[in-house]
Amino acid sequence: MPAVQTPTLRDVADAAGVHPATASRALNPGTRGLVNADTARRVMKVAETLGYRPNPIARGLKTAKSGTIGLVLPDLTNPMFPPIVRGIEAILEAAGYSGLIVNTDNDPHRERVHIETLRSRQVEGFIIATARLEHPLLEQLQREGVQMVMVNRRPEGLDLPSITPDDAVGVELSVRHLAELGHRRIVHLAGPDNTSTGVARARAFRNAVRDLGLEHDPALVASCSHWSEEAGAEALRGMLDAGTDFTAVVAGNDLIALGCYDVFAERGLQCPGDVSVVGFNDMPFLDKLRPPLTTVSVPHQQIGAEAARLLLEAIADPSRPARSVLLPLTLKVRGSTAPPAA
Amino acid sequence: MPAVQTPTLRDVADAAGVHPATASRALNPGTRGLVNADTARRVMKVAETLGYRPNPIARGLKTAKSGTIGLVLPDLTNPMFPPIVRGIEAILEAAGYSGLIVNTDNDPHRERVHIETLRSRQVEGFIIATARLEHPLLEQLQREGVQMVMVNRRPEGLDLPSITPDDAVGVELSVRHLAELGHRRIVHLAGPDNTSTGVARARAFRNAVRDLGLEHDPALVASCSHWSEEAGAEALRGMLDAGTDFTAVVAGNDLIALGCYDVFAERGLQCPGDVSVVGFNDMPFLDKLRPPLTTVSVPHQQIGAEAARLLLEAIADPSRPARSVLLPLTLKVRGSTAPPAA
DNA sequence: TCGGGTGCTGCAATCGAATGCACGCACGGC
DNA sequence: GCCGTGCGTGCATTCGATTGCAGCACCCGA
Repeated sequence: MPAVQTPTLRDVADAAGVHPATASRALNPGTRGLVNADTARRVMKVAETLGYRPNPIARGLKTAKSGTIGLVLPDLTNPMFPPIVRGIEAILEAAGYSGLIVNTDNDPHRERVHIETLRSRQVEGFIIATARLEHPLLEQLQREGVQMVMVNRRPEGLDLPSITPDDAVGVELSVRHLAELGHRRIVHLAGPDNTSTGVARARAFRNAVRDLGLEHDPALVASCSHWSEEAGAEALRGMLDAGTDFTAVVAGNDLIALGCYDVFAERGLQCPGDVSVVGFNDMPFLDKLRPPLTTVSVPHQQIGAEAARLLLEAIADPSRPARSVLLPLTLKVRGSTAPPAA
Repeated sequence: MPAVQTPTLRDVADAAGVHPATASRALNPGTRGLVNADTARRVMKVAETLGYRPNPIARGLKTAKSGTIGLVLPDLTNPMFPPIVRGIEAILEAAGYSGLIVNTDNDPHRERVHIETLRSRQVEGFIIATARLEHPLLEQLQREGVQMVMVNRRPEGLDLPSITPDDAVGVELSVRHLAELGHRRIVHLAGPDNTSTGVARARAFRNAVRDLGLEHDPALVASCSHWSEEAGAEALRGMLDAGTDFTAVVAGNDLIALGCYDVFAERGLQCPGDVSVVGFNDMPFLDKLRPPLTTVSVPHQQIGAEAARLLLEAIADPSRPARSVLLPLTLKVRGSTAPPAA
């Protein structure tokens, strides 16, 4: 059993012939100035050759910092999130932090429990992607001075830093694209109206329709109960069953748009011949669909990276005021949109 | 600044009128028997009302256990991994553990650095999904007594516990399905031949072809350089350019199959009219493709869960011998397979 | 020559929980 | 009535790194 114990600060200090305290100071860039330059060099060299790695647990105990961040997601298997996570981790990693991921499945109870657990693990802050409009838990955290950054969604009434796509611009790009193709009666299958994103996109839709002088008819807007294919399909079926007349659909997100594809197949509708569809998010493999889905492309990785940066800033200087970022979007025109049938 | 410090073991002990040591014992199921049942109850009640949460950092310092596991993945944005991760986290969570995820991008250097970092964070074990065939790093870890479980891939020559889909069965299901449809000349676009999965599936393909009495021609097998659409497309183009004659393709995985779709579009081939294709993995949204992809369905979440269970077992009892699990697979027949054109 | 810096290093306490050891007390047996 | 036994509890140390404070040596100016 060779099992070479990883060297501790003591070992380094002994090998360098100094006191552990001195070794500690020499090894930490912030305090290195306190020790003689030669000594510092010597300690660092010894640490290097011994392969010394500070034990973050011990350090965390004293400094009350864990070097970890909590990532609170609804569901990692939603293809929107992995790129965000990668963006986050890229930044955290460079700063010596790690991210702890939890999935809430949008269940407030699970969310509460998970956040509690993460707090007991001494995370230094949260990146949260689950904001419902009502969010007492977040308010409470904020009151307790917990650092957090919202991604992708934004709670109302709370002054929290957030990184979100510019929903209004995205929706407007979609509507304008359809209007330019000649569509006049456009449906919006909105996201759940208890999510900030759902409401924001629906509002943007109404504005765009008005600004572009298209027909605006409340019957052309429906809310889906979830951000899912099933909910999207259900909403579209309701619309068709009600006999609503339209030639294009702006879906709240890509999954809702995929639900529309299912309904088209059920009802024998051609896309884009009979109906055009635009999604939102540009999740992977949409170009492989038939037809390839026209959608709003969101820079997910960049969103994650910005969020991580913001959080690290906030941790470094908690007094700095909250800042929010809206990221610009682009429309990816593919095969699911075409001029309406004459 | 109310900022109520979270209570420590001391606070609980004081409030309960006992020594911290007693409180510690009362609160830990393992040592609870050492203290008077009444005292234990009282301490637990006090802990409850104070909202006491043991600080895992402090505990970890003393016990050299961190309650964390390292998850080493090639790339979280590969849709295969999120379900695995969820399966893992479900089990870890129940056991009070958390998972720390890192992405290696299949870069041995990044992998080494990440594993090093995770070790310094005192993870108690690893779940690793990046096994190349050659894997000196894993050997070294094993020698050092680090607990680990492989998922989805399996290194050769190392006696490590692993959870993998039963590749041989999956490939055989695919080949048999095609054979039953009447295909005789079937191509295999294998995964990279430096991955255990790539080799295993290729071997299974050759066996299945032999067992079913189909034509076996070395020209019908090609290895892709990566598990990606581009590599799949490239391999198929090579096959077509060489003038090889075939009516069906068994792809090493779904992405490779998607690459085939791209080539079909380029070359004006109909699927499944001219060529049938079978994928492997059943990643999300394949049913939305045109045609929907026939593929081998892999229980990813279950793979993750099993891996986590195995690792926790190994941590609890390191002397237990390594155990590996092959999970059964099923074929999801969709629209990309049909009898060959007469 | 002596006082006051200054620069560097060591000492010791600390973070929060776990744990080996020892002590105290009650009780039972003789 | 005394001693042994054992249960329950407290004391003190430990994990590894950080940090306030003290001390030492040396230098400079007065």
